[in-house]
This record gives sequence, C-alpha cells and structure tokens, in this order.
Amino acid sequence: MASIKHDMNDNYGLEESLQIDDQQIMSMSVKELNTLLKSMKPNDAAHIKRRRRILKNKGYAASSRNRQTSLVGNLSVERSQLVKQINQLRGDNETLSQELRGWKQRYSDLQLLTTPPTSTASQNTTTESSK
Amino acid sequence: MASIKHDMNDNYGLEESLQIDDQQIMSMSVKELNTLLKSMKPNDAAHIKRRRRILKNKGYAASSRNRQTSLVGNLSVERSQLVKQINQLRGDNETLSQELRGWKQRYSDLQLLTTPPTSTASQNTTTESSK
DNA sequence: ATGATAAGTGAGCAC
DNA sequence: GTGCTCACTTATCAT
Repeated sequence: MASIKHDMNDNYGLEESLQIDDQQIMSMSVKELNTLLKSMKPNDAAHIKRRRRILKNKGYAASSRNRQTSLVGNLSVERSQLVKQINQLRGDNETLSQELRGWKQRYSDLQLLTTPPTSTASQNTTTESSK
Repeated sequence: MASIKHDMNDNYGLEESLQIDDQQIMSMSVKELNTLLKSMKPNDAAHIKRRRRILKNKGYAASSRNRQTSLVGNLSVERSQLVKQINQLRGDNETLSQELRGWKQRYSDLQLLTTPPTSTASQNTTTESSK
C-alpha cells in the first residue's frame, strides 16, 4: 500500500507556470513575497512559503556542514603549527643547553687555571662549585 | 495535488503481524533472513529487506556522526596538550637563558679578576669576548 | 520569521 | 551486500 505524502520538493509545474525559480523564491524579501502570495490561490501560496522555508533550510544545512568542515581544517592546521613550534622550541632548548654546558666548561677551565690545585681534596671542592 | 510516495519507514503493521521488530530485522544474519523471507509474500520480503537497509544506514549515519564528533574532540584535546607543552618549553627556555646569562656573568667576573685591566682599551676587548 | 543543528533518509561510491 | 559519507528534509530549539 502506498501512503499519501506532502508534496515536498517536487514543484510539479507550479513555479514554472508562475515563472518563479528557486533562487527568487528564496531571496525575495518578505514584503515582496507577501505581495506576490496575495495574488495566488491559497494552496499555491502555502506551497511557495513551504518551498521557501525548505530552500533556506537547505542553505543553513550547507553552511553548517561548511562550518564543521573548516572547523576540523583549522584545528588540523593549528595542530601542525603547534607541532612545528614545539620542534622549534626543542631546538632552541638544545642550543641553549649546549651553550650552557660550554660556558660552564669554560668557567671551570678558567677556574682551574686561576686556582691551581694544592691538594686532591681541594681540587674536588673547586670542581663541585661549578657543576 | 498530492503525489504517491514509497512507504519508507511506516511499517503499517507488517512487522507487527510477523512478530518481528526492527532490532531483529537489523541484526539477523543474511542466512537467517533469507530463510525467513522465503516464507513470505514477495512484496513483504522486499519491504523487510528495504527496511533492513534503512535501519543499517541509520546506524552507519550515527557512527559517522560520532566519529566526526570525537575527531573534533580529540583535536581540541590535542591542541590543549600541545599548548601546554609549548608553555612548558618556553619556561624551560627562559630558565636556561637565565642560567646562561648567569654563567656568562660569572665567567666574565672571574676573567676580570684573573686578568686585571692594564688599559681602558684592553678592558673593552675582554668584555667583548664574553658577551 | 530566521538561523542553526541533530537525526533520519536516499544516493552513490568503495570494497 | 556492507559500510561510509554527502546532500537533503524534517523536527526542534533559540533568537
């Protein structure tokens, strides 16, 4: 058995006979639309209004999908950037660590040069202070 | 005017009369299903098969949406973690920089102590080398 | 009335 | 045949 359904999106010639297309139905202002609808049979007017709502909804749905898509896109891009930044910082860190080691060494060397060890014990103490 | 539509989701009593519900239709194996369908009128069999497909699709759609949702969720969480990591690294960086400055200073101080300036010019040169 | 979104459905692709 | 995803429709919510 088949059931009776509302007409939905099949415009079955109404719009064609009125020389109106979807774009116009959708973009017309409410004022313009009402003026137009008053010159039509109530059923046809209702049909057009319903069609307009559906068309707008279609647009909203598309926007929603686009938003969702670019949301994911943005997050992905952002992630790449953050990862890149992390790698950069890790590099900087490594560089700084090396520099730090270097200067500690230089300091230590200079210190040894400055205060030559007088005994095994004192040498140890001196080295400790610059670790 | 109204148009004739396929029956879609209104099961108009068929399933009830056969004592089958959506869950069973969906989860039955193909083998079981075929056995069942052979004992039915062709139209009813077709209806059940179509219904099964629709039910499965409904599930797929839900899965798809869940995936999409958790994708965004994961990306967001990941972003937070990355940002946190960056802040951590920046802190480390700052610490290292300060340590570095400190050691350079100590080196410089020790150097000044070791090789006292003999003239204004030579003092400048010494300072330059440790900046 | 308008805009947004979740859920269901159909179409069409890939395996 | 099964699973997936896109586009569309509907229902529903908020403004």
